[in-house]
Amino acid sequence: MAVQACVNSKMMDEIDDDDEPIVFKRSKTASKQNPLNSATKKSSSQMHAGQSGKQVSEVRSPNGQNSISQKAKPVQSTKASLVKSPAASPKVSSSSVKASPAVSPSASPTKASISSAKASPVKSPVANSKPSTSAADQSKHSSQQNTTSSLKEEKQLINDSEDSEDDKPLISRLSAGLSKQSSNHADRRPNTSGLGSPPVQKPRVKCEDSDDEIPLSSKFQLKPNAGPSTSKSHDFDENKPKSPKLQQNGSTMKDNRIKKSSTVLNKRPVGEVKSSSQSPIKRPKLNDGSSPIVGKQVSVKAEKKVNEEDEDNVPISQRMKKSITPVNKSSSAKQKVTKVVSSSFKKTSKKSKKAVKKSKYSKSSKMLPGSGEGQKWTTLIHNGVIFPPPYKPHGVKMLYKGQKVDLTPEQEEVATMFAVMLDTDYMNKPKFKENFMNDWRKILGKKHVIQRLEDCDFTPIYEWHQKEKEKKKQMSAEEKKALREEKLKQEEKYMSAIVDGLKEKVGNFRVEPPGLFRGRGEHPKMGKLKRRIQPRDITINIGKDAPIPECPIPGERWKEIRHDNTVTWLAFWNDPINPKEFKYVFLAASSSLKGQSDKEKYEKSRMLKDYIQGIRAAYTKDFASKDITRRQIAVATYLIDKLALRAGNEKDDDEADTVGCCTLKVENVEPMPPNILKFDFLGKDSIRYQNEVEVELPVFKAIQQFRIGKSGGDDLFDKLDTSKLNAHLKELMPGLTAKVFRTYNASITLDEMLNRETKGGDVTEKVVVYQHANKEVAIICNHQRTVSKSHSTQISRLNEKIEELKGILDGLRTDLARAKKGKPPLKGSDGKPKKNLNPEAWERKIAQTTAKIEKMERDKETKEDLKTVALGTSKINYLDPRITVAWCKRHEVPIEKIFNKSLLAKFAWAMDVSPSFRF
DNA sequence: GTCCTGACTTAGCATCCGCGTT
DNA sequence: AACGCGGATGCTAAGTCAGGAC
Repeated sequence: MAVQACVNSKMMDEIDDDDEPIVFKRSKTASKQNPLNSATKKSSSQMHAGQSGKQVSEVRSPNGQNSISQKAKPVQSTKASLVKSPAASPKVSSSSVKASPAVSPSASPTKASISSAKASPVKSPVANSKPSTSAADQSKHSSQQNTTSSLKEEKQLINDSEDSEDDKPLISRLSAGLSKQSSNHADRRPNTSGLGSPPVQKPRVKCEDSDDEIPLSSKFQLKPNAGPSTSKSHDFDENKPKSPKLQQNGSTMKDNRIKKSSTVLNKRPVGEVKSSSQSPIKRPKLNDGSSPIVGKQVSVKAEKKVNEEDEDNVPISQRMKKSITPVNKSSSAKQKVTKVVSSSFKKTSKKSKKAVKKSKYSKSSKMLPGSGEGQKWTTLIHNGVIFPPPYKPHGVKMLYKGQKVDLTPEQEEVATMFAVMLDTDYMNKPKFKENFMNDWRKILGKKHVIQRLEDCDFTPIYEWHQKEKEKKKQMSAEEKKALREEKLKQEEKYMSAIVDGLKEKVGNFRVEPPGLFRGRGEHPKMGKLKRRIQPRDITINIGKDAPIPECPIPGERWKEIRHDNTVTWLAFWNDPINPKEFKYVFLAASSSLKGQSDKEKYEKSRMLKDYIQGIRAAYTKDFASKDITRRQIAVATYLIDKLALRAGNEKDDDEADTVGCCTLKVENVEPMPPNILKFDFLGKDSIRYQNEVEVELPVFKAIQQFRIGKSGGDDLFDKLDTSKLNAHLKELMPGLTAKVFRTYNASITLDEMLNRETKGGDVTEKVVVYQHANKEVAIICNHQRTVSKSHSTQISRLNEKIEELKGILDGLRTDLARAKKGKPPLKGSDGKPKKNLNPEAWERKIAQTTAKIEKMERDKETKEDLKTVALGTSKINYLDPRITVAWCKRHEVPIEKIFNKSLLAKFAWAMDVSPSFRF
């Protein structure tokens, strides 16, 4: 093994010699120099902004602030990294070699024998968390629970509308509803998406529930060139005329934020959000057998409906506002029933599916050498992973009941993990402390003098740690550099892998060090001890002929060696906090493997553009379906499309109580007549989503009806889960899943805003336009960040400066007036006489100072505006980089103004896009 | 159809680092 | 040199979704 390792690292070293940025390696065209700098000049037809009828009522911020604005908030780099996943053990590869017999099923800190002593934020049990099944059923119980009376009313409403209208032609119903809506709320655009959405008024070709045999995907496909293999056509699509549809948007976020909720929001509020009751009980599986969800669907005729030009590509959120136009708007039918080979998308096996994924959407994504069915690589060489250094005891004694305590190194290590977190918010979380104490107690032993956390004083360790940090900070530049180099030397060989002969960066080659679990929100496992990972926990995946990495810890061996070329991970171990989940080591975001799938992701969402009209028409029709499952699917899809909600998988009880679309609870969506829905829930990462949205009347009524007979903690969509939803979506477009809508809406919003709002000016002004669009997307996706601790100081500092400048300005004006009268200037505040200037000179000074003040005001506004908005996440994950690259080329903006080094590397595949590219 | 597993993407926060200002 | 700040990078938690077993 040692020999092998030698060989191995030697190989790596040789390759290391090339100094070239690894990044652009497989990119045919990308050159080291930024191709964009010499941007192709091309006049861009700038579109004019109408109004961006969009409204995102944004939410959050730890301190309740809620703000937005533009200013570049930069971007984070992405690292492919370890990730967890459920499951016990990744599929066994036939060729796996047991390198070591040891398979210690992670001795994870077991079930906390938590005594209930401490107050812990346990989910409040919902009295009645069983979702009742049918509306009919529910009416029986209508007297229970808080929501009852309002629900009764709602039911009434529903009965009126739904039952009575069910038989009417959809169009008549909808248009009626809508016109009402429009007259009442013509200019009301509460949030993200503004108003009532258009699908409604799309002309319907036919509404029979008939053509079931036709794959839905083909029914919706409109454009002749759309389809699974459309990447090409998309690419050539670049020049197609852009429809004028966008022009009605243009209002700024600010203007639009009409309905911004007045509540001040907190990120991860403790217990103040209605997500809570989010029932402790796992949601029973649906299925009342009432209706097949996927089988028979959409009764929309295969022909695509018209109106192609108008709104299809407008994010629904934007379209909302224009809404309410006559149903018969153009009918320049561009119908075409291109039958999509949806079968080709059906997975026959995992492997073949992977293969499909590889090749299906992207024209230029070359197959990896040797890649066949599901194959991700042919040869794979790497050096495994690097472990954190063993614990070095510091010997600083903590106090228990005022007395110093002796701890073994192991006990001290865990005590130190806690001590260094003394200044974090976790100290205010009883659950954190409880979980910590339970795990620490196991290490202390039953008889240990330390029994109660309350009697512990960790400050000596905390202070020691602070001093260490300080020392590190105080080191000279040389010392720091030396240290860095030393580290680099140790890590170098782990930093890259050779995939099919090409050197690629590894994303996370460092094994996670032990620590206390920092779950987000009210995670039930926060504070638990994340034990140290050993080589015997780690499974390595590597090419058959590659040398097996040497185990860096003497006397230890890897758990297992695999040679599975259908996956991209290089190593994994079981997550000690949740042993059935894994932590993976992947290649970095800049690798071609990642780049390829990134590109495929965007190609897929571009494909949605060609289907979106049909999809919207279909779900609009189903808002009033008699089949409740279908109705729920329709409404859920609408919300996902309009609000960019996440799908919302089921969660276990040992995870934070957060929701997505399918898992929304009754209490998370409050209908406010006539047609406003008020959302309030904790989403991914326990980020609060709060929004008031005006929706189409049928949606509003459907939501009211879904709530009937349920209590707050019950599932709003009780007939639905993500697999049903996605199965349905796949019928509409090959490969379509809920998350594609997020990417689609994000990217199309960027594309449209950039093209609408770029109006010449210098580079700085154009960058501002970009940031504005970026911000809009971040708001749509609800990407938030906590307000920095120093935010308020920064603002007040700016205010002071502004005031000071204003004082100066006043003085200058006086001087000007005096100069005009031929008098000398007054003495300065320091008592010294000022230079005697002519009026023009004073005027120039005034202009300069005014400009300075204005700039500072702008900076302040921007800072305030973006304090809770995270721009980076969308840039990294949702915005097709080709939009940005093409825009930069068109407008001669150096790409570096928009993408940092990491993003340039990550998006190497997008750099050679034509300037005329449109999403 | 449901549950579970496995693999991968998406996410916010922490920390590092470099630069301009004092 | 110290300081403050913001951007870049690192870290790892928390999602999504496909596919297989039952």
